[in-house]
Amino acid sequence: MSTQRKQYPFSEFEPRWQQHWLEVDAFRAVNPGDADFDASKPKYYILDMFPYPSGDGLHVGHVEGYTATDILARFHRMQGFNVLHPMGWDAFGLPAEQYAIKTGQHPRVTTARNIDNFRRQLQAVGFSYDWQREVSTTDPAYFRWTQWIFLQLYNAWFNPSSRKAEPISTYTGSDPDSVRLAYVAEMPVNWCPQLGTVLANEEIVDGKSEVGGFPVERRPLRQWMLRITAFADRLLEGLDGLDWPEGIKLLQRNWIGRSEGALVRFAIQNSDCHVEVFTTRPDTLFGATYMILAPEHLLVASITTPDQAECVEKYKASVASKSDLDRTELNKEKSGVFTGAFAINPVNGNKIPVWIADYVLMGYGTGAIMAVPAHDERDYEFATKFQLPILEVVKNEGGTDGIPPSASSCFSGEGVAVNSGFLDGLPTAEAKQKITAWLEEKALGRGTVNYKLRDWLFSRQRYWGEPFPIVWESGRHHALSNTELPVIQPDMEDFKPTGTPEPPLSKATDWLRYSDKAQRETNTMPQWAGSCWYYLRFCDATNSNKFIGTEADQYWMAQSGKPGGVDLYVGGTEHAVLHLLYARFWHKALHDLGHIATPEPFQRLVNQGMILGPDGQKMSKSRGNVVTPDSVISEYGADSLRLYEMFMGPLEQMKPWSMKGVEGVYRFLARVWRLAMEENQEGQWILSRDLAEIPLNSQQLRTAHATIKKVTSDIRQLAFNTAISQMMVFTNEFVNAKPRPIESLRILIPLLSPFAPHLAEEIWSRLGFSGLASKQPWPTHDESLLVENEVELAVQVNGKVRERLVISKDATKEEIEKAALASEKVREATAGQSIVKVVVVPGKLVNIVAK
RNA sequence: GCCGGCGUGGCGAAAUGGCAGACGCAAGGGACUUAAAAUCCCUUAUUCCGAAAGGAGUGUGCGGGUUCGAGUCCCGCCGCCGGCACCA
Repeated sequence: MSTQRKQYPFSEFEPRWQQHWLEVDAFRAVNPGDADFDASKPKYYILDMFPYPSGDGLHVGHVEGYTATDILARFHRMQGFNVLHPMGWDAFGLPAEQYAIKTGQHPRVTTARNIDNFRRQLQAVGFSYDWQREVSTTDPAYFRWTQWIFLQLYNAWFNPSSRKAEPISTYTGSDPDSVRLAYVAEMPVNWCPQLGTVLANEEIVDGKSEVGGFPVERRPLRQWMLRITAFADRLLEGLDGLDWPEGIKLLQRNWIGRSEGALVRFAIQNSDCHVEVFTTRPDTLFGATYMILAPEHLLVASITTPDQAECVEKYKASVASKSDLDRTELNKEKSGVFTGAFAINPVNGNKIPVWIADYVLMGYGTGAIMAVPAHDERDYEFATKFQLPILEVVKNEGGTDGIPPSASSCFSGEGVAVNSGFLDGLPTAEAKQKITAWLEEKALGRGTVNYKLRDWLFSRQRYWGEPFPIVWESGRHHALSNTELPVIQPDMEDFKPTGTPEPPLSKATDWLRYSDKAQRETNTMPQWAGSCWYYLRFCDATNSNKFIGTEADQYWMAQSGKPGGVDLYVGGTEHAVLHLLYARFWHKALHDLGHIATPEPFQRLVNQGMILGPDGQKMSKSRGNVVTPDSVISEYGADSLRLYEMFMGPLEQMKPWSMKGVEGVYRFLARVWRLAMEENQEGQWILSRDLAEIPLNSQQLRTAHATIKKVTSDIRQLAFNTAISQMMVFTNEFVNAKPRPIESLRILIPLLSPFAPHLAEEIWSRLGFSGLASKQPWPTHDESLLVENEVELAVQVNGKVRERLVISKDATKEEIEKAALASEKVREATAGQSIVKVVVVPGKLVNIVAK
């Protein structure tokens, strides 16, 4: 193929137009206050998930989402919108640091190199980004504001009565450090003794280090945390106003994992201790026949009886040594030991044994449960194994689901309370209310809400990330002032781990020393930090006084009046939970504190599907099925790459790559080229001599206007594949027309321009039309040209097509019915039967029901 | 296990409850050419009847249902893909 003659000279004109667009700054987004700002234009903010600039370069998967947004950006510009379509780099991260450790090159150097490569590749696809707004999370001019936002969180708390983040100054309690949105806690980190380093969760596969496959331990370390849990309800409620795929909303809801229930206090027999449990089924309290604490629970040591001490210690040790892998994979079988202690069931005074078991997690609820084996699968399994009593307290009344009511197996659904004293006879929902009220009255418990969502562990023991704007003095943390930002990592030659859980920055002794008394924080922020707010920075990328100017925020984020500021956000599903949740959290906090106008960052979200290799497998180096954009561009051109990625199928769908498919769209583009151009004797491309200034005939007019209509509505629905099909239909219609109306190109080229912008510009300028094709107003269609005088209807008898009928478009239902019944074929098909009913759908078909 | 998503020709796919398979790929045939490439034209879901023109039937994972009419809506299965995974 590469030796073949090119069907149109894309390699000559594609780089030329890319250069031209850059030179004239063709896709600049205009901010309010700029000289050429036009307030009458509506704004449209369309955002890609910015890439991590890896050493491997751009992937065809990136190009898919980026092409979709590029088409929409170009389309909206042509429709008169002021379009913000920016690009940047999420450039902090592990690969750069690991590469630095291996080669001794500073991550700044390799990162800059990778960014240059990514930028070159993106420009070679012809994306219409406003490059003036390019940002990199690793740029001190950028991360100074990431650090500034961290300080906003540090200096704020969540006021439960206003349900908002507020300045810490409004907090009246005694210990502000206990309520800050950014706080310090002892939390377990992933420590790998063999590698002598702390690992990020992403570096752990199946409980072992990704590199080397060594076991990983959890080890407590002082960590920065962000209080995202305070926003759990707001993050949940905020989803309702967003135009996101329901599946993604559900994923976030499940991740937040809100559940309503009650806290119940159980006294421990012969002890001052009491244990609090969380349950979603307080109505089953009468059925609690034993209790379980997580092995790590603080009370375990104090309540364990001497004769049980040894086996409790043994069990705790065995649990502690279990890797994450063991915990998930080997825990199918229930295990646990008796502590020797008994608790008192507050509702009936029964003495119930207290066990420890690792199926109870310290991290959820209170780390302790009341076990109701008759109505909980796990408790049932445990009770059966250890022969603990099972008491039925909920009757499965209806039996509608086919499960027979039974006391010998577990029933976890809702029903009617039995064996439950004053709850007897109440349906589950009422029983819950009554028992909760009873507990509250007796001060034995209260209704409460629990979440699966944990606070965000925000520090990393890494070099290549944002340093915290924090210093430590006599064991206390202090925020640096805004004027001390940015805090830049020291230049180090040795990025290697310290061999202890201390971060690499602890080795930079000069940098570490802030003053005689104070030392800098040596942790850095996780990679998520920079991506939590980059969409705000794009609105006002060069502002050196604020992270985003008020006017820019008002215009780009708030003008549409919807909760979310970004009009469309496109990216892969891999960010469905974490990135999108973290960004929403920061956004809400910044909103509460009065820094930005909107309550949500992203109004509409679309996930592009993964592109698989030609073999239908996920693309990977080891499989050798990776297709690179560069190779496609050099053989078929950027327009073919763009067009193929959009023609493959629906954007959201997973689909395999096919080079033959690329050739198909390449042939289509060549046909478009030949609508305008032909080769002369010398083999040069000249304007086609078939072109003429003649009007379109009625058939051509109909096709042209149908194409305008379909392409326009398909782009709006992100149905790019069918928009392209329609342009193929158009081209097939005109390619053989001789003479060929020049007008056909005046219509087609603007429509094609968002998809294949280089070819569009080239043809447009060769035809001598003025301006850039990408700056033309979007064509509009005339509905009246679409209607045909005569329409063909299908005539069905009992749902089967028997005849076709050509009839005037204005024919009445009665006329159509009459004509259909008059048909010979219909008479044959209905012979010997009586006609029961005739359904006429004007413009479509007639269905005759006969018996 | 739980929660999502998806099952349509040889392949990628299309189809506001209204003629299933648009558009493209692949395949086959033809035109042009000394030849090849490129280009252009035709055929192409499947079974049966027919020499042919043409005709009849069957088809959207499987089984039911609603409807004049179902790829599309409802119920129950099967399969594939993705996410979560003892969350009390």
